[in-house]
Amino acid sequence: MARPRKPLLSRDRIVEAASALVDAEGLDAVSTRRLAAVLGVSGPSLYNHFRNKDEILDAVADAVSVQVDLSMFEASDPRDWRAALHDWALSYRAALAAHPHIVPVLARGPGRRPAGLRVADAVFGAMVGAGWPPAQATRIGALMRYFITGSALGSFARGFVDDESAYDPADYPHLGQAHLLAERGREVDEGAFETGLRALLDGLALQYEEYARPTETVRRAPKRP
Amino acid sequence: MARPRKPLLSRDRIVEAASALVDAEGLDAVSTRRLAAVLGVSGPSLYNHFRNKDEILDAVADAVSVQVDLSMFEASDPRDWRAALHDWALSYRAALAAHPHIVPVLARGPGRRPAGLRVADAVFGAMVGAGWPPAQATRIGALMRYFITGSALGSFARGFVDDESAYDPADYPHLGQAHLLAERGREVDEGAFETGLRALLDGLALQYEEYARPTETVRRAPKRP
DNA sequence: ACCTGAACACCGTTCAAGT
DNA sequence: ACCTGAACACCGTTCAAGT
Repeated sequence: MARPRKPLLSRDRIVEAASALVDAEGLDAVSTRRLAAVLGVSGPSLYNHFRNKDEILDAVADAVSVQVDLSMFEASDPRDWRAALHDWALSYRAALAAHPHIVPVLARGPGRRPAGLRVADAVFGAMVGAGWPPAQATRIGALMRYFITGSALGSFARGFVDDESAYDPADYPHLGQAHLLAERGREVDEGAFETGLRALLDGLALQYEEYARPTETVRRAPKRP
Repeated sequence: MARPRKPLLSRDRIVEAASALVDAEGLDAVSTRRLAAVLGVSGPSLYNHFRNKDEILDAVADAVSVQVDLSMFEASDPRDWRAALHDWALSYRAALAAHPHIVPVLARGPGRRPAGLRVADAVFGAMVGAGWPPAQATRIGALMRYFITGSALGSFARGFVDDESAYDPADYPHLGQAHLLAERGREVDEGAFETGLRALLDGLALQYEEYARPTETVRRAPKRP
C-alpha cells in the first residue's frame, strides 16, 4: 500500500484503540503489533506518530487525567479548600476506577503528561489561593495523589486471593476471614478510601489552623459552624 | 551438563540474584534469560524452582516485606496504636525506599506473599487490640498501605521532569518552578510523606474518639464533606 | 530431580523501499 | 509524509533428552 493519500492513522485514533485494548484486556495485552492489527495497519506504522510504546501508554494515561473534574477549584470561596479537595478526590478516584489497568502508569506521577500537569497545577493554585503556604500546597498535591493512586492501584481486597487455603490461621492468627475479603472487595475498598480521605482532610484542617493563626499563642478549639 | 549431583540453583539463590538485578537495573532488566545467565545456568532451569517469572518477582517483593519492622505492634500498651502506626509507616517506607524498582509489584497488595500477609495481619491485630472495631481495623490497614505504597511509587518529585521547556507557564500558571521540583526531589517527597502521615494519624485519632465513646448521647461528630 | 538445547510464538524497534 | 515487509535482537515458556 505504501503511503495512502489520506493518513490511515492519527495520534487520536491510536490512543483510542490503545485505551480500548487496555480497558478490555489489560496493559500486557498491548503490543505494538496487536495494536496495529486492531487499527488495520502494520506494527511499524505506529512509529510515525509516537516515538515508542511508552509514549502511547502515557497518552492513554493522560486521556484518563482529562476526565478528572477540576471545576471545584474555581469556586467563589477559596476558603472552602477542604470541600474542593474532597470533591476532587472523588472525581479523581472515579476516573481511575473506570480504567483500572492504566493506573500503574498514572501512579508514577505527571511526568510530561499535559492533563496530569493541569491537575497538579489546579490543586497547587487552589491551595495557595486558600491561604496555604506554597511549600505546604506542594505537599498537599503530592500526598493526595499518593493516597488516591495508591488506593486505585492496590485496593486491599483485590490484593487478597479468594482461596481459603492460602491463609493458614497458624501463620496469620488475625486473618481468619481474609479469603472473604475478596468477596467483600468493593465494600472494603470504598470503606478504606472513605475513612482515609476523611482522616486526611480532618488532619489537614488541624494543620491549616496552625498556618492561618500563626501569631496566636494558644491553639483554640475549632469553631463549630 | 544435565543434572549435577548438587543442585546449582535454589529458590533463595534465584531470589537473591533477581533482587540484585532489580535494584541495579530495574524491573525491565529482569528477563529469565538474563537472570539465568547471572546465575550461570540456562533460562529454562529457573522453571524447576518457580512456576513462572511473576512468581520470582513476587518472591523478590516479599523479601522486601520481610524487612518491615513489626515489633512496635507487640508493645505493652495497646492504647498506643498511633505511635505504633507511625513507627511502622516509617519502617515500611524505608524498606520500600531501599528497593524502589520493586514497589510496583508490592503496591498491588499482599496477594499470596507470606511476608506481605504477615504485615497485614500484624496491623489488623494491633488495631483490634487497641479497641478499633474489626471493620475499621481492616480499613486502617488498607488505607495506610495505599498511602505508603502510593508515596513510594509516585513520588511527586520524580514525577516531574528536570526540563523547564516541559512546563509552559501559559498552560500551567502555577507550576512556574515545577522543573525545580526534580532538583528538590527528596525534600518534597519526604515533606509530603510527613505531612500526609501526620494528617492521617491526626484524623484517625479524631475518629477513634467516636468509637471509644460510643455510649455518648446521640450527638455524633458532624459529618463533613 | 534438575539441568540442557531446540523450538514455538511472540516482543519493540530500525530501516530501506515504495508512493 | 506515511505506510510496508524484512530484519535484528530480544522475550516467556514448553518439552524431550540427558544423567
